[in-house]
Amino acid sequence: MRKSDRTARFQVESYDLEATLNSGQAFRWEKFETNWEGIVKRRWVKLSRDPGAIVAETADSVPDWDWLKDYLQVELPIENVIGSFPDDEALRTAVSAFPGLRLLRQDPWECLASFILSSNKRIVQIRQIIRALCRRFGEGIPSGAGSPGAYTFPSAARLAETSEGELRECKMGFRARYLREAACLVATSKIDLDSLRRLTCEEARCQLMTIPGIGCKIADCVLLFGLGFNEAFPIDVWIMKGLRELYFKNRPVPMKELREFATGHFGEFAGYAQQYLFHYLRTRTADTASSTNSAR
DNA sequence: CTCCAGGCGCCTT
DNA sequence: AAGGCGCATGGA
Repeated sequence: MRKSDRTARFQVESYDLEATLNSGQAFRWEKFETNWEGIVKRRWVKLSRDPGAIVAETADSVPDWDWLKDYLQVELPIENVIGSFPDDEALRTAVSAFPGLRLLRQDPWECLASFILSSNKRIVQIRQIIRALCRRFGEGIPSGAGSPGAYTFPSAARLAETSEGELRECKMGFRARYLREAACLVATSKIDLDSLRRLTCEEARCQLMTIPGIGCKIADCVLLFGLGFNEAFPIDVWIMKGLRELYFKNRPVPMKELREFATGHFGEFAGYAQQYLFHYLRTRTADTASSTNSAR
């Protein structure tokens, strides 16, 4: 097998691979030295940066790289996105913290299942649960030399035939029932995730929220990260506190009002704005937080 | 030990 | 309609 069939270069400007793969939108990427290893569409992938390009390497030969270009959104003109943002102090700060942060276009089912598992969990633990889930119920696939075994994300059909008890062995606790029920709905096509793309964002959100364990926030994550609705604006605890602080002088603004503000303020790429704010909020106090904790 | 985590569902007012 | 509480599990 020729190496050229297993590697590709994507020309990109302003693409922060680290921030993009490690900003809580996807949970399976792991860093080894300067490389990032993950699984996209049943393929193990190793990514690294060259000046002006992203370098990709797979375990098997690849005739066509569109699947990865789509996942990474390398052809999206990010300057149009940032240019569409309202000109306010908070967003300027957040964007300048990670100007190369991008949104990935993930598989809708993996995204849906992952964010069901995210509820009331820290990102580190979400990653652990998903790792255990894939190892146990995913399919083994070839990985690069020196890498630990790679597994696909288990299909809805596969998880639909597992018991709640088996899922709980992956330490997901009460989320097991939600995950199994969601898997059954998707596996039986009672929910057709791909067809949701053809609906309006609002219609698709309503469909998603009929799934047990999926409320407004998780639905918005699926809309944004999995289905390509760039206007979806997930409001988690970080964004909730951040919006109150940055836009409302820490007034205890009710959730409903925050949602209306976000919808009106951030524009057609509100979801990108959300990701810049989220990553900025989560990383800005990391230094002071750890130093104050360690000073205990 | 207690507290809390990329929330949600359900039960009170 | 809005607010409060329990939920599994593990790390700080």
